[in-house]
Amino acid sequence: MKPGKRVTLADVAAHAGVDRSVISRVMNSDPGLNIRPETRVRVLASVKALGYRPNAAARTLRTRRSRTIGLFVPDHADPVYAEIVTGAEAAAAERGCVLVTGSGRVADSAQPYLDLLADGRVDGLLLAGGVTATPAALRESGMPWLLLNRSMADATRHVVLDDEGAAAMAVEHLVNLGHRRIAHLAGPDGSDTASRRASGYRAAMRRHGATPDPGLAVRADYTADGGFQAMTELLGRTPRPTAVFVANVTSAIGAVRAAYRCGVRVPSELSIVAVHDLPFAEYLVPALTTVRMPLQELGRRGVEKLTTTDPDAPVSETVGAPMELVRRESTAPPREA
Amino acid sequence: MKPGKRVTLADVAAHAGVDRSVISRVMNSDPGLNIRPETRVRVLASVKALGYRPNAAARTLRTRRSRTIGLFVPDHADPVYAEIVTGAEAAAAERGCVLVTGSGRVADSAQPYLDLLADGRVDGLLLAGGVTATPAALRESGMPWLLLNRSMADATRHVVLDDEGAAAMAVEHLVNLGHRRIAHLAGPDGSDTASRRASGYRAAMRRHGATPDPGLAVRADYTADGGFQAMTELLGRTPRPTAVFVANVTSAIGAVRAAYRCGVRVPSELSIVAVHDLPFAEYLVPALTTVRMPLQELGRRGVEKLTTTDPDAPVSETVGAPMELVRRESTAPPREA
DNA sequence: TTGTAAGCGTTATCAC
DNA sequence: GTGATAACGCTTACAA
Repeated sequence: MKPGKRVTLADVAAHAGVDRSVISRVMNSDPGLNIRPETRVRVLASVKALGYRPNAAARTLRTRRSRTIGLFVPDHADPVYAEIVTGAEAAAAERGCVLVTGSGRVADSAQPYLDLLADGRVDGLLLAGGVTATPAALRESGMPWLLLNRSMADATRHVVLDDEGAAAMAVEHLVNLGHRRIAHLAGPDGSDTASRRASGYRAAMRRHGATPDPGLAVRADYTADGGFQAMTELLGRTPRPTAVFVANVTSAIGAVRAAYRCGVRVPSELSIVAVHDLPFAEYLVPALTTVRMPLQELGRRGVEKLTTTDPDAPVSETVGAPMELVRRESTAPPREA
Repeated sequence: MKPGKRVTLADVAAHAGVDRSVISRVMNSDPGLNIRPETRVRVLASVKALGYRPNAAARTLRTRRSRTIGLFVPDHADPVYAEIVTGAEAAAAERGCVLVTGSGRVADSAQPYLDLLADGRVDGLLLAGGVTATPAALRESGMPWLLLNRSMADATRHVVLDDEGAAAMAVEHLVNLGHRRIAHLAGPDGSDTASRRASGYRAAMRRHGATPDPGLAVRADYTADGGFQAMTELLGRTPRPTAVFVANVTSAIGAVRAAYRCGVRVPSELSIVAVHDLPFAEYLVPALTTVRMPLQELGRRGVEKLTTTDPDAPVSETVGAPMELVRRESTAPPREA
C-alpha cells in the first residue's frame, strides 16, 4: 500500500507465517498442493491485506513466459487495422495477456520485431499487413509468429479473411441489380488481400457470364487519394462501367469523390461497393454500400492460433465468421438497363 | 543462433574469455569502466558472433525498469486516438521503450491499469480519454501516470491541446467569412475537451461582438450518429444558424449528413467547420474545413513528460505545436449576407 | 501438509 | 583493468 515500497512474496509469507513457496502455489492454484483449508484462508487473507501482486519480471524470468504478445500493423490510423487491434486485444485480455503494439511497414529485415522475441519481451508476434515480404529470418527463428490478413506462399503461418468470398458478394450484389459492365478498383500491387479480392472478382464475373475486361481493372493503394486517382482514370475509359467493385473502403471514399468531381452521379450513373465497413459509412453522402468483414474476429483468431499452436506447425486459416453485404445508397440498378 | 537455445551473458563471457560483468558493463557503456581496447573489441566481437541480446525480464527484475509504457485510449477505431498512439509510439521508440496499449473507457475503478503498474509491467501510464473521472487510487498511488487530452481539476498531471485556441480559429474563420449566427455543435457532457472547445467558442463569439445564443448550442457525443442527431435538432430551430462550429470531426460527418437529409446545402446555406483533420477529409463531399490539431505531438509530449518528470510533481502542459485551419469546401460566406 | 533451496539472466558493489 | 558475488522476486523439484 505504501508508495515506493513494493509488496513481495517474502512480505506476504512473513505476514501469513508460512513459506514463500506456499503463497506461490496457492496463487497459482497448483493442483498437486494439499493444503489445510485454514492455512489457505490465512494466505489469501494476507495476500489481500497487503495488496500483493506478483512481479511480472520475476515471474517471466522464471517461467520464460511474458504473457505479452506483439502486434504490428502498418498504420494505427487505418480503420481496418484498428478493428484488428481491438479484437486481438480482447482475446489477449481473456488469456491474461497484454499487447505490445507497433506500427509501420514490416520491413524486409524484420529485425526490430525479432528482437522483441529475442529479448523475451513477447511470447509471440502477430504481423498484420501489408505489402511486404515475409523475412526469411522469421521462418528460421523457430519462434511463435503469425501473419494476419496476409498470406505468403513460402511461410504458411497465417490467418486471413475470405477475400474471394467478399468479392463474390459484392459482384453478385451488382449483378443482381442488373449490372454487367462492372469494373474493379483493385488494391496495390504486391498486396495479398488485393490479389485475392481481384481473383474473387474475376471468378464471380465469369460465374455470371461476364468476362472480366482487363481494361476495367485498375490498381490503387488503400488510401482515399489512391482511390481518387484510380477512379479518375477509370472514368476516362470508354465505354464506362456502370458499377465498380472497390477493394477497400478508404479508397472508395476517394473513388466517390472522383465520380463527383467528374460529374458522374452515384449511384444513378455509377454504383460503388467496397470491402470493409466503417462506423460512419452510413453517414457519408452517398452512404456507402459495403461488405462488412469480421475484422475483430480476425484479430481474435490470430491470438488464439498464436497461443495454441506449435510454432513449427503450419497454420492456414480463413476466419469463418460471417460477412455481410450492407446495402446503402451507393449502389442501384443501372440507368441504361 | 540455435532456435530454442537462448544466448546468455554467460555464453558470451565464455566465448570472449572474460567475466559476465565485463560484458554487461561494456554493453551498458558504464562510464566508470576502464577497459583495455583489445578486450573491448573481443567482447563486442563475441556479442555479435553469438547474436547476444540481453534478456528483458532479467534486466527489468534487476533495474526495476521495464522500458515499457502503458497507453490507454477509449477506442482504437477513433482516428483521433490513432494519431495519439502513433506519436506516443514514435517517442517511446526513441527512448528504447515499447508501448502496451489498451482500449475501453477508463472505468472509475482503474484497477486494471494500476495493476499493470503494480505488476511492474510498465514504468508509467498514459491515460487518454475520455469522459470518465480520474480515480482517486491513481492520485494516491505515487506512481508515474499522466492524463492525455483531458485534464482534471483535482489531478493536475496532464498534457492537453489548445482546445480554446482551436475553437477561436474556427469561429474567427467563420466570422471572417461574414457569419454572425454561428451555432456550436458541442461535445458530450462531462468531456473535458468538449467544455474547453465550448468555452473557446463562447469567448471568441463575444470577442467578435456576437453573443453566443444558448439556443444555438447543442451537445452530441463524438460519433457520426451523435453529430447527425444534434445537427438535425439544430436545423429545426429558428432562425437557423448560417454556420456551425462542430467540436469533433467524426460528429461533423454526421452533421453534414443531417444537413443533406434536411435539404440544407453545405456550404451555401450552412457552413461547417470541425476540430481535427482526417487523412480523407479532403475527399469527403463536401470536403471538410477543419482545424488540424497536433495530435501526434500530444502523444509525443505525453511520453516525454511521463518519462522525465517526478511522478509527484504536477504537470499541466498545453502542447505548443501549431494548429492549422484547413480551408476546404464546407465553409463559405453566408448567402443572405 | 509445509519448508528448503536452486536457479532464471541481469546489474552493481566490491575486491583483487 | 577485470573478476567474484550478492541480490532482484519468483517458481518448482524435492525434502521433511
